[in-house]
Amino acid sequence: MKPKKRITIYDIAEKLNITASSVSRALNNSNHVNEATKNLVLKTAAELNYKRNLLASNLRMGKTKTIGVVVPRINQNFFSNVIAGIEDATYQKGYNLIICQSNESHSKEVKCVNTLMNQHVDCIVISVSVESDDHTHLANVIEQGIQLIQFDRVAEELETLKVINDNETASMEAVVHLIQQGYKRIALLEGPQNLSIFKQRKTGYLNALKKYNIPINNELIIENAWTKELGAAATRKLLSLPQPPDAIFASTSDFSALGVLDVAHDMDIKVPSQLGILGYSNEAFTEITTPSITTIDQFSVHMGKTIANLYFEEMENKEVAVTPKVISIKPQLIIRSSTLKNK
Amino acid sequence: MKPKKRITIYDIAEKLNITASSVSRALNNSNHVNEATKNLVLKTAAELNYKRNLLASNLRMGKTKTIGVVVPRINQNFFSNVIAGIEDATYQKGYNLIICQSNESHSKEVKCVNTLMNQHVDCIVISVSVESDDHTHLANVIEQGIQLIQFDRVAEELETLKVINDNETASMEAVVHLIQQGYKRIALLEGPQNLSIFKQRKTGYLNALKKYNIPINNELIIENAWTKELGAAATRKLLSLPQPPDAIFASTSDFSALGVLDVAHDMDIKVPSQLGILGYSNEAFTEITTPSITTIDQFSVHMGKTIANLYFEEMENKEVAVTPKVISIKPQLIIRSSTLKNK
DNA sequence: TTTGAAAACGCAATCGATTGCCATGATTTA
DNA sequence: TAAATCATGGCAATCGATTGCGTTTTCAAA
Repeated sequence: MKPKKRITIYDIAEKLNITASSVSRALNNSNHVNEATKNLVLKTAAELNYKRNLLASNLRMGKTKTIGVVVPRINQNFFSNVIAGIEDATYQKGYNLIICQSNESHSKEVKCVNTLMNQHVDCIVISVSVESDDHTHLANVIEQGIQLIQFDRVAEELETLKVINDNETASMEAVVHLIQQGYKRIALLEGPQNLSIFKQRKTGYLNALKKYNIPINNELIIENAWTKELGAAATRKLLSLPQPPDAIFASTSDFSALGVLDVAHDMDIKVPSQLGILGYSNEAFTEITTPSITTIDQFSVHMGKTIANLYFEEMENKEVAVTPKVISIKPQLIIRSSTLKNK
Repeated sequence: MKPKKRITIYDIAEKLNITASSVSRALNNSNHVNEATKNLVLKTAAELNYKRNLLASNLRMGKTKTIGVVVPRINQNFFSNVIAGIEDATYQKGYNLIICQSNESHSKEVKCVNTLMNQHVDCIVISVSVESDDHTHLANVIEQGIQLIQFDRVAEELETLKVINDNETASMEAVVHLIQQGYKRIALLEGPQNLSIFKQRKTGYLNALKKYNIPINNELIIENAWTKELGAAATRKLLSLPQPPDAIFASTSDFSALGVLDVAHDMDIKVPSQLGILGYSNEAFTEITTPSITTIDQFSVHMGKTIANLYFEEMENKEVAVTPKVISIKPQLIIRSSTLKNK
């Protein structure tokens, strides 16, 4: 559209017969302008419907009050909640959010990060994609002097601020819960092990078994079962074993757990009496299934707020690189029907 | 952090002993530079890890290749899907997205819109909040020469591009489906009538009844039942009537329908034989409940893509205001167990 | 060898806002 | 009354990239 001449500080200056300098000072509430002129400027600015050109301002100031967020998928419950949390906290400070999704693709992730750097965002918040093994693009961010916060899925070797869940403990507690409910052969559906979150969840599982002296059975550990379909397939495989499991911990996601439940229904296997099911993420639907699914809540909105606050406390207007720091949020086991064997 | 001197075209120019003009032209692939120097510039730019400063470029060019999106809630399925669709389509064209949530508050919506205008986004895409009755802020957008696209919840009196669902037809088809299943007393849970989408859904309901000569009974129409809790409360009220309904169309959302289902479970009312339930939106969970819930799919991701394409076809680089236009996407009735009375 | 046109590139202004430095006039202090 | 201090506000440079216009260089045609 015609970019219709917008009102600038020069227009205001001209109208009041002063210079743009004074207008700028007045608008920025500097104390180097007369109170009277300040009011006059504010009044005319309002009258003319003046809007500060942030492009010009940001160029001059070297900061944009903008935070870039890169997530694998915007429309995945966990991520959209984190984003909502970030938005909520940053909005109050007058910051804007630019949001990109990597679609779990490494190359798109790199492009997103580059775009955000071009945009001169003050900080990049990222949860890396599954494909990501190479993290030079993130190292690049730091090198360019842009703040970086990683969350949930993090590149561990990079020394940055990180906000994560205590996956290991949560996972361990979950498995302990299963053991205490009397389940003996507990299977694990695990996610891509190049992502630390999935590695940690596996460690938690192993630790729980160790603690209770339960032998580890590799037959019961299925790799890469992190969608509903893969979860279902894994379940079919598991249940056809000579000695099938009596509980399945879908450590990857609730979607995977849902796949498990579907197969159990199909095969007429009773949940939780014959098979216990435990998911991860506390997706809304886990409360609604029959039976409802025991899962782990990650406090996603809170996580978003934590990320934002971390930026404001540690990074905003800081001249030096921040000291790396990891904030770990302890997830909570939400016990529902799908694991209550001895109720 | 220290804004660590970034490489500019001047640095490249200096290194090659040419002027910034030539560098700029080379980087923009202008044909007013020697092929040799062009290659030289590109090579050194890569070596020095040059990144164009979009702030400066945008300021000069007067456009930002950025689209602002305002939705009531980022983490609501429908909206996050629409956003994902928009992102997908705009990303390919090198555009960025700035996303805000109004939290259903009019004042925050106004602030969001103002921020986006300050940011000089090329286009604002909005779905208005429930509270919105006053639309001067949107009129303002147009007046400032910024493109505006409304979707889903639209201010009808404003002449803009609009992408909506054909709520009326969808709603009518849904009710017809109920009638054909043999339901006689069909109740309606309606949303705030200041939003046209809810008005249209009501009209669809009324039209269906009219078509089949079913008397309209105001007792069976409950206002403002658009959350799970309100849906549950409305259901309790409806089911305690002397002549309770035998079907409930939760035209506001699937959440509302879920509330209905909960109450039915509590009161030991059989779904679908004693009570039919029909929702709206095709939230993921509707497939999972017992029984699964009949609902209406809005093709949300597709809607997002449509919005983006509309921008590129009708608005990008256009000098004149676009002629208003409404694109209506026909939602689809997804028939599931909760309404299959005579199966 | 001269002329002309095209190719290549430099100069300087521009997009708006910000800010250090300086000038003016007013007010205060000696 | 003179000198010092302070409050205001103007001037001009700056942030990087872009581009119209003008100048220089190159090369071919006359």
